[in-house]
Amino acid sequence: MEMDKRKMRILQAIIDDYILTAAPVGSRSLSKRADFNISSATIRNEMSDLEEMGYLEQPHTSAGRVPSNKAYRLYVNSIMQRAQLNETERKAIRAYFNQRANQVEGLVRQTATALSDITRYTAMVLPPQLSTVRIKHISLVQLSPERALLVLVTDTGFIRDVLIRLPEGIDNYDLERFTKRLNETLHDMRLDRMVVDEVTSMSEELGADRAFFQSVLEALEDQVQQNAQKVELAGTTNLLFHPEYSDMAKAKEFLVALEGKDTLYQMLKKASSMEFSITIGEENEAEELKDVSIVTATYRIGSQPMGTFGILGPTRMHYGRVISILEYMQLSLSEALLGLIEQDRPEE
Amino acid sequence: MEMDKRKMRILQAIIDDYILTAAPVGSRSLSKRADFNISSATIRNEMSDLEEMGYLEQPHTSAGRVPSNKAYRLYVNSIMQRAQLNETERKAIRAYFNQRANQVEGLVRQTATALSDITRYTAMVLPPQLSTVRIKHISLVQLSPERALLVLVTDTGFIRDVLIRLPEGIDNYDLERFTKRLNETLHDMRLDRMVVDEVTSMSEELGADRAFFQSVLEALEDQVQQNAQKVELAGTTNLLFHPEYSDMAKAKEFLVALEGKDTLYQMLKKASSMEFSITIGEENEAEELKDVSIVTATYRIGSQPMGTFGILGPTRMHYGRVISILEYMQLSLSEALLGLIEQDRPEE
DNA sequence: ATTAGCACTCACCAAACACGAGTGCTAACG
DNA sequence: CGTTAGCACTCGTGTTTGGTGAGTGCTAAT
Repeated sequence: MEMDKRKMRILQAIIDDYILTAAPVGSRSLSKRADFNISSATIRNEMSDLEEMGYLEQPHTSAGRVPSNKAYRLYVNSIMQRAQLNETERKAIRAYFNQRANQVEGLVRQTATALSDITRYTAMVLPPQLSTVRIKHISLVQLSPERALLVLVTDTGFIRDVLIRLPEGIDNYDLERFTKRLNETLHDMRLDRMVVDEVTSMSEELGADRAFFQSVLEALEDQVQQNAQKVELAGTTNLLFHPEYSDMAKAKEFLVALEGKDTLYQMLKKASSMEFSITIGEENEAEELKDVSIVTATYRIGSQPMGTFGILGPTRMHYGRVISILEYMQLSLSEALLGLIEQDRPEE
Repeated sequence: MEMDKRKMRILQAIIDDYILTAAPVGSRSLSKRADFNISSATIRNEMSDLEEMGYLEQPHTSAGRVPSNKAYRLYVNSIMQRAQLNETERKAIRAYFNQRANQVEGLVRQTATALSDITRYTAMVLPPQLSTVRIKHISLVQLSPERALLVLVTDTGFIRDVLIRLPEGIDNYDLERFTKRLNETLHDMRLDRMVVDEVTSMSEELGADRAFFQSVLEALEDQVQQNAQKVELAGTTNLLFHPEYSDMAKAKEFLVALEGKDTLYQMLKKASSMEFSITIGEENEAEELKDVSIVTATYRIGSQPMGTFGILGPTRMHYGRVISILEYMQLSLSEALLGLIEQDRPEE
């Protein structure tokens, strides 16, 4: 059986309708539409064909038809048109980024809430991955006799700071010496490789400072650890307002699935190799995500991918709109990140 | 009608039972309990008295009785005994604070997740309030030709940092000059009072540096603004797993109520004058919170109150347990905060 | 004062029923 | 041959009905 023009149109109409109302759509309601002048019987025949081809499903004998995952796939691949954002929507998105965030964490949170507020789905953001990043510069700021703030600038221009404890009776000269030493040793080091190799290789020549260096490196490692595998979620309860979750059982199931952030992390990690990705229902590898859809986008600074964000919603998702929003958000986030690191672009 | 010993015992039994099962409790189930040897009829008489006194309610004629808010109030005021935490629970709480958080924000988040995980209710934390805090010391760390990190230490020992943009062609000498100037002018200033008075009073003598100072003060003000009125929430979906929220309508109502973080902020703010507070159902001022209970505790550093945290759950709440948990959490959080600011205690 | 006994109430559940949206099939039509 | 009208059939949904049981209040006996 081949897919002709009319079948396509009918399928699209069904999907559009279903996305809007979440109710199975029947032949009559379609034939009544102004832009269709075929009878319901004809539509029934076509629908029966479409069902045979695997694009439609019937929840039960005498209900309307519901699009299958295959239909959604076809839809996003060829039928769907992007819903252009109007000025109001663009403004709304911009507004989230206007309150200047001062660190990456803030920006990531802003992105997540913006996404979830605007799409009304659940948003997830994978923060810029520290692992492959290199150390460009380190400063120590003494705050009191016994503690200092270690400020670290990465080659990508990000800043992290860590509170550290100073050994007793340290003076300005010592501090400068430490700073110099740290910079010499750690410059251009990858953050994830740092500790293991380095503390050993420099241990012999450090003498009395050794304990201190050790604790600094540990603090740094802690930072990297803590950053790893984090996924920022927002709008976890948004989905509950969609009719597919109107019974508590499904809803709980979904909420429990979200607890396992690791699954989401893996998912986003995998998606980070693609500019955009759309994963529909069963296409998801994780068992607990087999009846939701996930749309992601990867954000960059210049050409370098930084992280991935996306939204999670029912398979009956407003794909066109979501993609447009992600697209615009990708732009906004990249700009905001760039604003954060300003002129200090990586040289490569 | 007076409240005798036996009435009290019966009331307590009803409350305990109801807290556990969420089902109206009947006279027979009570009389069957081993430690009661009075007949169900007697209990019925007593219950009828208790109802007249306003401690019990009947959802409908032939259901059991349910404790009223007045009963809960009596319960927390005089009957309730604190459920001592066992070693396992203490350990569990400690564990959340063990992963060293490096800044206050991290600690606040840890507290919130710890609270919600352990109580299985919704947790809220009011971060340490910056407003009344004074500036002790400011450092500028140059990160690149055009930007610097401003590091601020408060009299309470907290640290905040803000990224700022430097004017063109600045050298080390300028930076030192700026730092000195900022410290002279802003030392001992209250963070919330800072901008308005200060920028004007110093504007005359600044000359060319004026624009820069202005932007620094703006960045600082931004920080204070952003910190204000934030409430960290965790476990918003926990409540959905309690039977009172098994129908979607109630659940949604509750979730929407949480959106209005401002209400929660006001609530916590008000509670911050008390060591502990328990607010039951209608006692809540905010309309949308009239059928939940809120238990809060204020955490301190030394004698100075820093902020408030608490949990939000059904009126049928395990008050004894919750209070014990909050108590222990208060201790843990205060310790953790102290660890963060270490030896640098406020002098007063 | 306590308790046994009893009639009464009412939420809850399941079975029965009507309703209606939607289908598939057949036969007629252009 | 594609299209359409007509019709019998299916099946989820909403409503009604009756039975069940937990629980009550009242009365009379202990």
